[in-house]
Amino acid sequence: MSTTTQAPQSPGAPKTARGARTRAKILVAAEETFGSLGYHRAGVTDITRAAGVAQGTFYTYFTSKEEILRELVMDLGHKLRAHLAAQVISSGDRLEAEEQGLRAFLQYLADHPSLYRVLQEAQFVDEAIYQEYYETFARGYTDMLNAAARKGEIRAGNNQHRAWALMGLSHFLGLKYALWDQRAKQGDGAFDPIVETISDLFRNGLALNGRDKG
Amino acid sequence: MSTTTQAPQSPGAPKTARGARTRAKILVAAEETFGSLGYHRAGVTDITRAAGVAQGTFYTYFTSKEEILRELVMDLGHKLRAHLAAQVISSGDRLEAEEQGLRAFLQYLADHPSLYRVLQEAQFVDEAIYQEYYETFARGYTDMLNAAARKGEIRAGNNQHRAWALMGLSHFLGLKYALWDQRAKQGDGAFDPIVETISDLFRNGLALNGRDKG
DNA sequence: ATAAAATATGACAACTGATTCAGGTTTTAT
DNA sequence: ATAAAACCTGAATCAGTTGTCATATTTTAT
Repeated sequence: MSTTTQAPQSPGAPKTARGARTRAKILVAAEETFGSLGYHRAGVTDITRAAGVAQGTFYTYFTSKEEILRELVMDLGHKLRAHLAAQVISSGDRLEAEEQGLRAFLQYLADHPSLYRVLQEAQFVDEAIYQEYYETFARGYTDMLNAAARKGEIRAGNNQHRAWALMGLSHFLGLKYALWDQRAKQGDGAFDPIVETISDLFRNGLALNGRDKG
Repeated sequence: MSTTTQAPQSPGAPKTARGARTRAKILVAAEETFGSLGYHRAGVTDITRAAGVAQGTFYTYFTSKEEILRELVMDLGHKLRAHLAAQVISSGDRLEAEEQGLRAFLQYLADHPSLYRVLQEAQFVDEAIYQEYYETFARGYTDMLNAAARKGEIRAGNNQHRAWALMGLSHFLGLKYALWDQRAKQGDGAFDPIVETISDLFRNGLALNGRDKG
């Protein structure tokens, strides 16, 4: 849960070690508080209480409740991206990368449930940042699929459509199996059956063509 | 935009034609208001103003702002389900049904953008009803896939996982292409390229196997 | 050591928005 | 036609929030 943000241009960036520490504490507290109570139910009071500072301190580093949400969204986005990238480098081809990526995403969500809530709720507080989050993600995803298509690892096709479809697929599987169905969270291979199902979809489709069956 | 709800057990069900009319007006106004402003930004005042009644009238038929959201979610769910079912009956097999279903979903979302917003926002107001909405949907979906598997129309596999994956896929494609990218909304075949991409995924997978390429 | 700068405090002003209520109006039933 | 029931009204209440500010404390620089 370390918070890795550098360049806050807000009211005043902290100019002291203490200030930086306090700002970070507030950011972490906000993530936890938004995560458990939700953006609207969470008051600035709740955040500062969780951070162990006075209400007024909040406004030394953030101009508003909305601003801290924006910063959190970007922060969490970076962390997730970094995590996925790290988990996927070992993949041989795109199909393997998709499998490892899905597994890594599900695991990350199970470990950081706040990510989901903060991000999804941001949608209704500041739609632009939500759109940007996913458009950015989709752009990178599309590029990777295009590269894979060029290499002959996947079929030709509209990779932008595919990118959105794949993001949605991961999103809902995460919602259901990483967040709602509690069990999982434990064993390392908890999400394997899901990954296998999707892997089969990617490798063989859904149709029962002339080929072998699952 | 007709509102087809029958059994309100709320404070008092309307006992007069006038009452029923007023209640319906409020429900429609709430859908529009939540849809355009969002649940939190929309005040009861906004709803009653849109409905052309006094604030107090709201509480003659609904106990709270939250309750009307719940009713809207169920209402919209029923309507969407009915629409999809109607658009899919003509399908020969499951694969065709998936294609027509996706197309119908995208079209419905483009025509009724409030559905999306109300439903998604409900998640943070009353998570239970959101879960129930999707769990119900997933149950029906899974059953259909199981039936299709028995008939040999699709490969064997975990159809619950598939159901969630497919819901997510539709959801995100809808978000991106039916709601964010405005153009579309016009022509009847506006979503055909998307459906084709997904159809190819279902029929051939993503991998470039020995088979022909897209 | 000490003045200046940075941080922290927490009470409070200013406001928002949901819900209530006492009383007026319309509809229904006789 | 008229009393009772249903419905409607909107000002007032009430709970809760965000963001401000004058003051106190801590840190930094000399």
